[in-house]
Amino acid sequence: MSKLTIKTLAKELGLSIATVSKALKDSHEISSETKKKVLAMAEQLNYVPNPYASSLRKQKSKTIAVILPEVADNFFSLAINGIQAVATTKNYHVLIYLSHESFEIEKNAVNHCLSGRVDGVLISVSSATTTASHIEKLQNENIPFVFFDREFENFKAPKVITNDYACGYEAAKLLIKKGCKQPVFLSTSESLSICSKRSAGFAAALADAGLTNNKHEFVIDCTGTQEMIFEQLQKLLKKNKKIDGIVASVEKLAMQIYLVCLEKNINIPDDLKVIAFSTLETAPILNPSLTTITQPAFEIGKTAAEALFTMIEKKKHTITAESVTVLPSTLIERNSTSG
Amino acid sequence: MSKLTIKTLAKELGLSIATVSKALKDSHEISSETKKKVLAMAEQLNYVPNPYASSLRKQKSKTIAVILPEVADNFFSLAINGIQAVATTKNYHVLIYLSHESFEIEKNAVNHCLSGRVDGVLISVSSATTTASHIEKLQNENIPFVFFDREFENFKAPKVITNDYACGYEAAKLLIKKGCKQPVFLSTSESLSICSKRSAGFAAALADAGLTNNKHEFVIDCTGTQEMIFEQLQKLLKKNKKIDGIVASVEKLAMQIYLVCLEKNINIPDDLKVIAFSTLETAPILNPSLTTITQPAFEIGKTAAEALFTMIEKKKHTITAESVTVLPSTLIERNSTSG
DNA sequence: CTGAAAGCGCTAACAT
DNA sequence: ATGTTAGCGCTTTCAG
Repeated sequence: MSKLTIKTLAKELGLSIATVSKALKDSHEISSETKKKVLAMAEQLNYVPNPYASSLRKQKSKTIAVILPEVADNFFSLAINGIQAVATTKNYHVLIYLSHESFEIEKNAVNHCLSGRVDGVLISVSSATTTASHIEKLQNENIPFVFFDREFENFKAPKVITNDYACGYEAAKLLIKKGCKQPVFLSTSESLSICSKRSAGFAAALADAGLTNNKHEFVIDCTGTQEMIFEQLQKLLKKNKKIDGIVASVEKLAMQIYLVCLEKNINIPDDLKVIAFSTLETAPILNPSLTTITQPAFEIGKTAAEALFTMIEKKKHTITAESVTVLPSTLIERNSTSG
Repeated sequence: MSKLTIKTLAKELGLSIATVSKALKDSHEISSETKKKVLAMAEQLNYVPNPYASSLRKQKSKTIAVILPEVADNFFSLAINGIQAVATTKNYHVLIYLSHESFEIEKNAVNHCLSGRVDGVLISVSSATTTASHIEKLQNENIPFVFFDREFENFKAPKVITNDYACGYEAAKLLIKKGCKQPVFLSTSESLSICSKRSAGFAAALADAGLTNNKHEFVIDCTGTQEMIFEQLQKLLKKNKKIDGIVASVEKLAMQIYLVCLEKNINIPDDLKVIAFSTLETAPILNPSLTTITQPAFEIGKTAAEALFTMIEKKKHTITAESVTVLPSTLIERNSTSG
């Protein structure tokens, strides 16, 4: 155990603990001579201050929390990279909570953040989250927080998101341009802001092209484990053979579409054109290469973290219209939509 | 700010803070009646104890640190899932430090763990790490830690790893069986335990097959950014057209091999057979599907975390031979090695 | 069964 | 320029 406290350090130096404390933080009221001595001794004994004592005293933790559904997902892991990059700059620590798309777990994580454990929170909500009551608690406790990617519409709070509606629209437009007559949008959860906005854009493009009158369902919810998604897709494509285009609202759906097509001998792009919202690095080397709408994941994380730190530093958490930052995604055409 | 402390809670209830504190932790020396009252009031006021005060007092943090090179990597993100799964069970928090393959950053992260900030550390070292002096400090301070995946050979410490040597051997054997005459092993850093063990196995298989006498270099170091790796590979395959098989020691190398082949019109598997150490989900849908040696990433994380918690709980960190757990990887043949 | 009080290690007034 | 001291909020003897 780190028995080495500021007290022993002080005794060793023949100084008071106050002097040592001040010297360690380079206070102006300490002579540069003693500062040197203190620093040298601290170095020599490998003194590391107890962060909890300091946090307790200063009522701040130098720690932020990131609450997100999943880390084994390209988008989120890149976002974490962005967050870490700025946290490191600020000498902050990053606590990670994974909700695994469970509302209960997410609520729990948020609750942990209510105790002063963290100075701020970055959150991307789970697909099971339909109420913001837990997040309101953060607000009530005056704990700074920023949504990134998956947010609550109509919830006044700082957020960093992408242009989901426009991208949904563009995706549909591309499929239509490529000749699709019955494109469908694969959602994971319509309660998820990103999904509903993407599908709304998708639907609008279909309407604009006059493709909504044939009464086929063009927004389909697809949830569960990878296996469950696989089966749902299998059924869908079996039942409705007229589907000739798919937009996958999230990365993991794209995977399953490819697997189903592989098994069912459905040719992409001849029989079915595919576009995925995804930051998959392997998109260009898939069979066939996958057309993606690529979100600026790292940038989203970075920007959200920066916003959070201005809130933490300014200590005033005023929420203005400008608190919503939209970083656009880019549509990259590849072979899954060619022809 | 969470002004609600145990003190206000006690006042509200007309009890002493000691009683309240004990009631909250369900101490046997409190009547069940008062316990109920306390719990109810705590619930009602939404009381959340200050973790730093508690940590300071109890000298334990209910937090573990995970130090690893990267989170945007399938292996590591799955390992984190495994770690989180057990941390959640134990009601522990997880602090994540990313070294980004930098020794300096890693050292820094380890240093942060020396202050009592965490009760234990899980570490997978960076490729730039060649000395264990920072890790020895953990040992000196008696802070429990466990290596996972990337460890130090000859360093006595608990570790959870995979059967790297055997897999390197199997990979080479498969390539040879498939007719390769000049297979090469692509390393990222021979100072990395996983790489050196995998390449050693690889070399052994070549020797056993009598393929080492043709003097070609069969272990090649390939480091840097994705772009740099791409260029190195391009040069390699241009210079040495006899190379007919490659084992990628890590996931991101496989990506670049595919991209180079795509550009250079090199046919996999006809011109070049490829095997990758990888947990890539997209391996089956790549063009061509990729033969992988898949590590039990989730299990490795989980097992390492479990080992760490037994150390934390037992408070004796005895290092025995059994402290090294080997979880075998599995070779999955796909089209990148067919023919 | 309940309460008083000491103190975890540090910081920040407030002396000196 | 250095030192004294009072807590931060909690746990934990030890008394009652």
